[in-house]
Amino acid sequence: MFFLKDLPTREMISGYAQALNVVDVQKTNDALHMLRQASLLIRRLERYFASHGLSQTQFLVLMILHRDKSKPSHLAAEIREKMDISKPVLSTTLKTMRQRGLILYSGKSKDSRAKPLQISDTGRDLLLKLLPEYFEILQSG
Amino acid sequence: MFFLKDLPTREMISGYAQALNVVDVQKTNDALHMLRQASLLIRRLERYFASHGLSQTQFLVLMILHRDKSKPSHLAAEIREKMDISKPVLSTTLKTMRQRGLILYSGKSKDSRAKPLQISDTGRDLLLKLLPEYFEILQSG
DNA sequence: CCCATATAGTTAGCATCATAACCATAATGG
DNA sequence: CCATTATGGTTATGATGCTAACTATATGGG
Repeated sequence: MFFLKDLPTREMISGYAQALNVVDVQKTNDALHMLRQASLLIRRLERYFASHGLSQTQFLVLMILHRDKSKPSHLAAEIREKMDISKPVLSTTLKTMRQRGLILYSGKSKDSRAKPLQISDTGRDLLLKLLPEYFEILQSG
Repeated sequence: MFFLKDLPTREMISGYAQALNVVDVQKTNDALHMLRQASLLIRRLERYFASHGLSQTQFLVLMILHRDKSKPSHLAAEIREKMDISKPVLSTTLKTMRQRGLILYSGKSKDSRAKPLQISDTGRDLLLKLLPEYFEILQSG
C-alpha cells in the first residue's frame, strides 16, 4: 500500500530532479498518482471483502478456482502459477478456506505429495454473491 | 496488493457483464490493469526499501519529515494528516525508527501529551541515499 | 540401485497492517 | 469548577504477508 495523502507536486519532483537525475518528471508524477489511486481502490476492495469475512487473497483464489473449469480439481502449485504469492501464504490461506468450507480436498493424484482441491458450493455461492459489487467497486474509480 | 497474474480478459469481463450489470467493460479492464501495475511497482519499491532495512511506511515518514521544513519538529498527529495510516501503526513505526536512530524526540510542546520529533542526521542521510534509485524505480514503470 | 537434486506442501519466526480498548491531558460548558 | 467530551499517544490482539527451514515424495544420472 502507498499511503501518502498529499503527493509531491511536479514542482517538488522537479526540485529533486536537478539533484537526482530524475529523467522524466511527468512519468514520475504519473507513477505516484497511480500508486495512490490503486492503494485507495485496493483498500476499498479489502474492506468489502472483509465485510464478508474474506481476504483479498481468498477472494482471488475463489475467482481462479471458479473461472478455470477445464479441470475438476486444482493443485496449490497450479493456483500459485496464476497468483504472485508465496507458498506458505497460499498454504495457510487454503487451510483457512477449507476450515470455512469454501474449498474442499478430494480426488487423487499420481503424485502422492499433491492435494487436489476444488471450490465448494458454499464457496461458489459466496463468490457469486460478491461479484456484482466487486465489479461495481472496480468501475467506481 | 493485488496478485493475480493473468487478468480476466475483456471477453471474460463481458461474459460476467451480462449476468452482473457490469456497465463499463473498458473501465473495469483498466482498473484491473492498474491494480496489477501498481502492485508490481509497490512490490519493487518495498523490496528496495527492505534491502536498506526500511519499510515503505518508514520511508514515507522520512520523506514527510524531510520535505516539510516549515517547522523544526513535528507531531505524530501531524504526520498522520499526511499519511493514510492508523494511529497504532504510526506509533510503533515511530518507535522502531527512533530505536534505529532515524528520528529523535526533542523540543517541548505546550500540550504535554504531544511528543515533538524530528528527522535525525542518520535518517536524512539514509533518505538522500535512497532517493535516486527510488525515483529510478518510479520511472521504470 | 542409489544418491543428488527438484518439487509439493507445511511449520516456525518475524514484520506490518488493522481495530478495539486504554491512559493521560486538554478543552468546553453548564 | 467540575463533569463531559475530544485529542495525543500506547498497548493488546489478530489477520496477512514474507523468508528460511523442514518433511516427504519424485525424478534422473552414474
